[in-house]
Parts: sequence; structure tokens; C-alpha cells
Amino acid sequence: MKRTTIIDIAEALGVTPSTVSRALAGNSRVSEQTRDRVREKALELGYQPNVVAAALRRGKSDTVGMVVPRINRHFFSHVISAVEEVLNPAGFNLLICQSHEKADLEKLAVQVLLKNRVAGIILSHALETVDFGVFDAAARERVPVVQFDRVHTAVAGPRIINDNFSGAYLAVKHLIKSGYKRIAHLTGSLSVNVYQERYRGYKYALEEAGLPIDTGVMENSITRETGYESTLSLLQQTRFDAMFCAGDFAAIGAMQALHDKGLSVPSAMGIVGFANEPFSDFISPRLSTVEQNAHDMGHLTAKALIRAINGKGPLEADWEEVVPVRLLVRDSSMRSEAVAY
Amino acid sequence: MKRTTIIDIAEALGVTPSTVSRALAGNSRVSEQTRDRVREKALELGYQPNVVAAALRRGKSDTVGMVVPRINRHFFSHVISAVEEVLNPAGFNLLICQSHEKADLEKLAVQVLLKNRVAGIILSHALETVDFGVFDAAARERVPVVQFDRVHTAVAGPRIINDNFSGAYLAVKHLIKSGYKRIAHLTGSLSVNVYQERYRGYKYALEEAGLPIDTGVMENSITRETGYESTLSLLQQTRFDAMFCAGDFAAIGAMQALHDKGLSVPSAMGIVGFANEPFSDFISPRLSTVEQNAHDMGHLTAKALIRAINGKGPLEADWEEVVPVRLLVRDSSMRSEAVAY
DNA sequence: TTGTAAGCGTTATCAT
DNA sequence: ATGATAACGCTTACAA
Repeated sequence: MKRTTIIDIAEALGVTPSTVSRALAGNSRVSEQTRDRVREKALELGYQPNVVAAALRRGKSDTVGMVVPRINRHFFSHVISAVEEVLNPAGFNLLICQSHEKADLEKLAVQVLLKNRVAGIILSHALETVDFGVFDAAARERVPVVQFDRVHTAVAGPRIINDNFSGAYLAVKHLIKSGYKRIAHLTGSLSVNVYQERYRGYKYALEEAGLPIDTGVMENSITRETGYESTLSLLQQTRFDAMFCAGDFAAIGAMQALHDKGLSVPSAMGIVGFANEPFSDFISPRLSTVEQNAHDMGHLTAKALIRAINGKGPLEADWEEVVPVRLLVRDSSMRSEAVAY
Repeated sequence: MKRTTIIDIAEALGVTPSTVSRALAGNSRVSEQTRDRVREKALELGYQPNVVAAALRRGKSDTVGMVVPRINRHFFSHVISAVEEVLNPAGFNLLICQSHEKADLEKLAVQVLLKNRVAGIILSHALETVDFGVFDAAARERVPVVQFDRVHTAVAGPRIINDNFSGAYLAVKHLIKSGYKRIAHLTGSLSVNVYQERYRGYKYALEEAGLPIDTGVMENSITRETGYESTLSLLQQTRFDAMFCAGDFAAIGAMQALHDKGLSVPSAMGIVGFANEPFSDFISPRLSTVEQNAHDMGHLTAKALIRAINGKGPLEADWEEVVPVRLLVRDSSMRSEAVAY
């Protein structure tokens, strides 16, 4: 069965397709009467607009592309939902892609979005990404790009980031206040802005308190597995009584390693994670962590993109917006008195 | 800057757009020489095909739509990844939508996909969905729909489901073998196929063992919160020494309620969950659960859709494929001797 | 307020 | 093997 088009509606009503188009678009240059007649007939015939044709004609679609490393991370999935909350009411659809932390998949995803003539792109980089050439193509084709969380200045357009520095600073300061003195750090690749900033906050808190910063920093220790291994290595290499982990999965791995070595948390070792993954609240001991405001971040990101699409807002400018974070103190970092290991 | 089109390539090469189109499409009716020249020039000019125009002309896009209740559930996010693994190499892109468990959002998502003229739709229903009218529209427009996990026979097309019956049966049988005798059940809405089947498996195992089935079944207890509340209610209403929960989140809630009431798992109470959420392996005690094979399910679903798109495979037929599940026995369900509560 | 007509970039049919 | 041309369904100057 052929699909209903505006031509069918036009013929049924004895008007022209342009009139139907205008009526359906809510254009003011059409009488209220015909507009109602058109809408009624459209409903009657089960008309579904062909957005593909409209996109071709206008040279732009109502679809926004979003590329994230993984959709099943608590933080990312919440940003996605928040972005939807803003974009859908504004008449945009979201095309979600995963880069699976691979630079080439990220590039491919952006190319696919560009080929689909999306109105704009929202993106958080894969860990590996170092070549930002695709984004020049986006700029050339006037497709606005808004980066969030994992951002890079090599890409033009607004950047919405978490206050990673303060989050780390607060976390480490809290450990210090709780009496821990030798604080190690598990983090990701320091070429990623997010981990760089958390590392800066960590160092700053230690320096401020006059504590040693040679207590062990392990890069590329952000999964449960690498967190586990790195903790075991650290235990052999150096002495420490607390750990600030740049992610909750790493913190889980660390807690397991400590458990296997007979070190109890928080009495022998304090731990603070980052991201407030759902599980962090119901493991034992409950994990102290830094909560990022995924909701605000999603809203701000989506709004920035809409502004960019509408030609408002400084697209080229190096414009950065920082979303505050919050330290959640739970059981894994609280003890009455610190005992050096 | 204007985008490069096949017309630009054609002019630069002194051929017609048709030739360029054929060359780019790998059509055999073009000389190998011109095909190479075209490809070279396309690369040189940074040509990106306009898939929107192609979709309009062909009346069909290379985009497949996927609608899931939530993207951040372990099971769903893994099915999505598995679907991508099959679809992307086959030249399809995935448009992911969330229904957030709302029937109206599910309907809206399907309409959006239809308006975007997707090649096909992969879908798992929201809990609330009872009206399947939109899918008639899909059928009318010859857009194949493949359902997975949460399926309904009111929708035409292949259905890929988990062996929920066996999973539940194995789980409960295992509890019985471990010495538990009065087994309660926390589940979701029994109007959803998934929970219906798990309930059937639960009952079957009990009946087979000659155990009472009046030990308490709580519907709509599938989140951590409702799992917690329902467990507290059950403890007041009836006596039981084990629980089979139709989801891991409910199991977590149940464990918390038991903990608050001073009942220890697994000695006083055995627990088995469903879904193998990542946290279930690192809570204490480690949660026994039923693992669904999200990977196989995604692969089968994607392949079924590709078959349907290519016109092969019985689209109308009530064709159902069952994916086996696996019981993971961990600590929450193992005790040496059963003690009635 | 409505109609006319061109065009978005591609593909498919027919002709050469 | 290649070219000419129409068509996909819609939007939008421009005309009336």
C-alpha cells in the first residue's frame, strides 16, 4: 500500500500541495479554515510526514547525533536522558551512537552522522581519541558540535565539563580530614582532560596539606580489573593508607584487592571513588564517591547545541561551561583514627 | 562552503552524474577505469554521500531503529552492542530510542522511526504497553519489526525471547536442592510475557517437588525500592525461607530488607535473582542469578531483521526463537542445612 | 490567502 | 559502457 503524501491530501481537498505543506507547518499564510480542513484530512488518511524528503529539501534534518563511549555507564546514560528531555520537546530526535572507547569507531560515527545530515552533534570523546580531523569536516559543513565531559580544545564549539578538579580536591581533602596521610591515586590516561583535572585536584589537596605526593599514582587503572591489579602492585611498591580512585569501577577493584590482602576498609585503608555508579551505594562498605550532575550537564549541553543550531551563541569561540560536582561521604572513607599501614 | 555532490565529481571528470552514481555504488555496468577515476576524485574532493537524498529516492534508508525501555540496563545495553556488531558490518546504522517504560513514549518512538523511513525496527516493549496499534502502521508501510525479550503476539514479525521458563525453573530447583522449602517470589507485572514465564517456571519447580506454592508472590516488585517494600510486607504476611526474584534489582532490595530485619543470607534465607547485573557479583553475599545471553539475543535479533528487510524469512508468521539462559550459582543461595524461619 | 514551479541529491529506467 | 531524464516528497521564493 502506498503511503499518504501531501499530494494525496491536496487532491482530496482540491488545493495544492504547497497549501497543505503550509497548513501542516502551521504557517500563518493560510486561512484558519483550510488549515483545519487539512489537518483533519491528514488525520483521516493516516498521513505521516516524510521527514527524509523535508530534510533533503531543507538541507538539514531535525535529528541530532550523539556519540558517547558507552551507553551503559551510569553517567552517560543519564546525560543521554537529560539531553532527550530538552531536545524532544524542541522537536529534535536523538540518534545515539557508541564509540566503545575506540577512536576509529568515534570517527566513523561522526561520519555517519554527517552523511545523515544531522542538525548537530553532541559528543564525549573515546579515551583513545587523539586525531580530531573529522571535526574539521563538521565545521566545514556547518554542523555544530558540542562536547561534554571528555572534551578537547582541538574541536571547535562549546564544551560542557564537570568540575573534576574540585571533585578530586574535595575527595582528597575529605580523606585527609578523616586522618589518612599517605594517599595513593588510581586514574585513567592522563592525556584525557577528565583524568588530568582529577589528578591536579588530588595533587593540590596533598600539597595544600603538606602531605607527600609520592605515594603512588597509577595511570590506566580505571576498570575493575586494572584497579585490582594496580592496587596489588601499589601494595608491593609503596606504603599508603588511602586511595582516591578516578572511577568507581577502579574503586571496586581496589576494594577487592585490599580484601584479598586482608586489609579492611575503612579502618586500614580509606577509599573514595568517582562517578557514583549505582552499585556504590549498596556494596559493603558503602563507597564514598564524587557525584557528577549528569542531569544538569545534559540540559546545558542540549541547550548549547540548540543555540548553536539556531545560529546564536559563539560557535567558534572557545566557550566552556563548568558543572559543579558533589562529594558523597559514605562508609569507605570514615574512620575515627588513622592507622598507618 | 557548499558540500561536494556527485554532480561536482561528474563535472570535474567530464562524465554524467549517473555514471558517478554507478561507479560509487560498485555497479558492474561501468568500466573499471572510470570507476577508479571517480573514486579517486571523490576522495580528492572530500565527497560524503548524502544518504538523505538516497533514502528519499530509494524510499528506504540504511538506518534501523531500535526501541528499548532503558539503555542503562545491563541486559539491554549488551543486546544493543550485539545488534550493532551485526548491523554495522551489513551497512546499517542504528538509531537508538528509549521508551523509559512508558507506553506513549514507545509509540512516539515508533512513529518517529516510521517518519524517518527506517529500514526496520527492533523493539522490546515498555512494561505498560498494552495498545499495539502503531505496529499496524509499520506493517502497512512494510517496515519489518522484530521483537526481543519483552514481546507480544499482537505484533506481527519474529520474536526472539529468553528461556525465562527454564531460567526460573532452574533457579527454584536449585533453591530446593539447597534445602530451602518455602520459596517466595518477587516479580513484575504478570501481563508481561517475561514475568509470566518466570512465574510459570517458579510454580512448575515447586509443584514438581511437591512444595507449597502459597508462600507468597508479589507482583510489581521489580525495582530495588519495591523489592525492599514487598519483602517487608511478605515477612509480615507469611513464612518463607527463600526468595526467587525476577530481577537483580529486586533481589538487592530484598537483601537489604532482610538485612534490616536481622535475617542473614544465605543461612536464614536463600536468594536467587535474574539478569546478572554487574553488581550482583561484587555485593556481599554474592548474588546467585540467571544470566541471559544478551550477545546471542542481539545477534539473532539483528539477523532476523536483516532477513526480514531483504524480504526473506516469514515476516507475518508467528515465528519465535528461544535463547537459552544459564544459572549462576553464587553465595546467596548456598547453605549446608536449611533452617525454617 | 493560495497557486506555480523549481530544486534538494540521488537512483532507476530507458535510450544510445 | 555511458548519457538523458524523470522521479522520490517536500519546502519556498515568486506570482497571482
